[in-house]
Amino acid sequence: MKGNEGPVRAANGDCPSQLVSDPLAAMEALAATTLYHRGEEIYSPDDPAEHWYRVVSGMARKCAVTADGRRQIVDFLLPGDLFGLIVRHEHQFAVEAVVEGTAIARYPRRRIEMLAGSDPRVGRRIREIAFEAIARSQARMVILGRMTAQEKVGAFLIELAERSRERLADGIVLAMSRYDIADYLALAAETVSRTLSELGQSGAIRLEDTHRLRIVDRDALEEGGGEQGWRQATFGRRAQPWL
Amino acid sequence: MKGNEGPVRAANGDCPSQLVSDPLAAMEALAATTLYHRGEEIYSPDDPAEHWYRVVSGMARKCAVTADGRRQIVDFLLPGDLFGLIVRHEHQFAVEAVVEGTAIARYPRRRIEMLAGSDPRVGRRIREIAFEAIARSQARMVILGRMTAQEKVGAFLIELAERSRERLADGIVLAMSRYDIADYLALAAETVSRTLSELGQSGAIRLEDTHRLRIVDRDALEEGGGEQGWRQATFGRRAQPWL
DNA sequence: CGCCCTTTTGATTCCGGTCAATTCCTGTGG
DNA sequence: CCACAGGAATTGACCGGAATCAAAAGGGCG
Repeated sequence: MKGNEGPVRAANGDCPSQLVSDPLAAMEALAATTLYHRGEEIYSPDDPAEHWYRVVSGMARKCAVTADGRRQIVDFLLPGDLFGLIVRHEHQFAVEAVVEGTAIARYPRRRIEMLAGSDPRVGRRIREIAFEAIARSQARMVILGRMTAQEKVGAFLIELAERSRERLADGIVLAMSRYDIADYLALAAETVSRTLSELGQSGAIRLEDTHRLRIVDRDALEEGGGEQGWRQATFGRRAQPWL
Repeated sequence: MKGNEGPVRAANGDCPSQLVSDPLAAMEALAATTLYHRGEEIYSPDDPAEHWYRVVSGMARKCAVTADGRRQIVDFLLPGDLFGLIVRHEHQFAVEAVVEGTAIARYPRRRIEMLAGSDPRVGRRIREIAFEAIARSQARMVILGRMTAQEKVGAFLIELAERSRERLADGIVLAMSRYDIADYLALAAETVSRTLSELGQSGAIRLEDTHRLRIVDRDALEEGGGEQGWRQATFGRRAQPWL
């Protein structure tokens, strides 16, 4: 398992403009890949944080949980995504495999940092990846803070469609549970279920089965089934309108 | 105005462990500083994005606005914070001065990137800053997604106290309006006002005047006036418990 | 001094959460 | 291959926290 189905991507960022000769290829020599079971923890907040990670295949979730059980999924990690990029000694979140057999490559942080120090292209690429991750998470703040349930689910489906490699036409695979989607969007699982039903009813999407659907009317999704769109934070018909 | 009241910090990150001889000092030679009026735009999403920026003094807000008037402030930018770090050609957000006379240093992106390419320490420092920004915005997702109004306001006050340079004891200056706070926390301005009153009533804070307050019971703030605390995403009594 | 914007406080509404009850998968073992 | 068990998903009824609507009080700047 080499896991080079394309260049390394930002944690949930889309691909950079230049795809040729990824400078991070040199990182692969330092990688160790491990398989995880569904629900298995890849790292926890109190781990020493001596590695960076990359999803090779499958899917993972990065999340925080409160003592009273509230959970927030900060990110879904898809194949190609780098994660665990920190300078501190402790992670802030836990990362767990979402699907059975998720493959994760692990890179020793020190070695990568040395590599970045000696090869400016590696350093630059990592910076780009980090900048894209910042862009992505700030865009998610807008979704979490100011969107209705319908808009949240719509944005989620569009995001997933954009990011998924294994998408045929507009077919989307929802590998995660309704609970995961709920905690990603800061909703209740019941609300996610209801909203998906409503979007199906209104014809914005077609629900093939519980974990497969197809986007029929992308514009309706972006507008939350309702009206308006974004002025300042929006970019015409760009790939990821909230980015 | 040289603006070196300490090392450059991540956009809203706290200070790094090593404070001596900041590698970014070399950046200052390339800086141009401008003063902005209260409410004045520093950049807008459709600007060409050929610069990086740093707050020298005052305060700025990074925000998105919908066509129907909903606004989300993604970040308050304080003295020392770097912002506008992107690789794309367009910003995602608008940045505006919050206080009259806010001073912003502007660095040509190309030149800084060249500098980072030639001096690994600069590249590394920028990476650290970016990683801290990621940590900060992901921590904010938890606040936006899963906290009550009281918890949000409490977390905001603690964050501001931590980040503010000009804090005397536990005195905090709220330079921004209730509307700004509301849009930062994804609440209504009325809710912010109400919650501050309640926190004053309950003795968690003391309201000196409209834009000055003092934290009396920090623990009460962290717990939203109620009970529980965080398990996984929390770090004992660390400086910024949501980081 | 006075206008206007900001803030506070109160009354009411509503979206999404919570509680509850089926139904539907999926995987397991006979 | 089919029956069964247990979690996942859906759907409905009701509730509650924060938004919205409204109005009064406060404060800053001309």
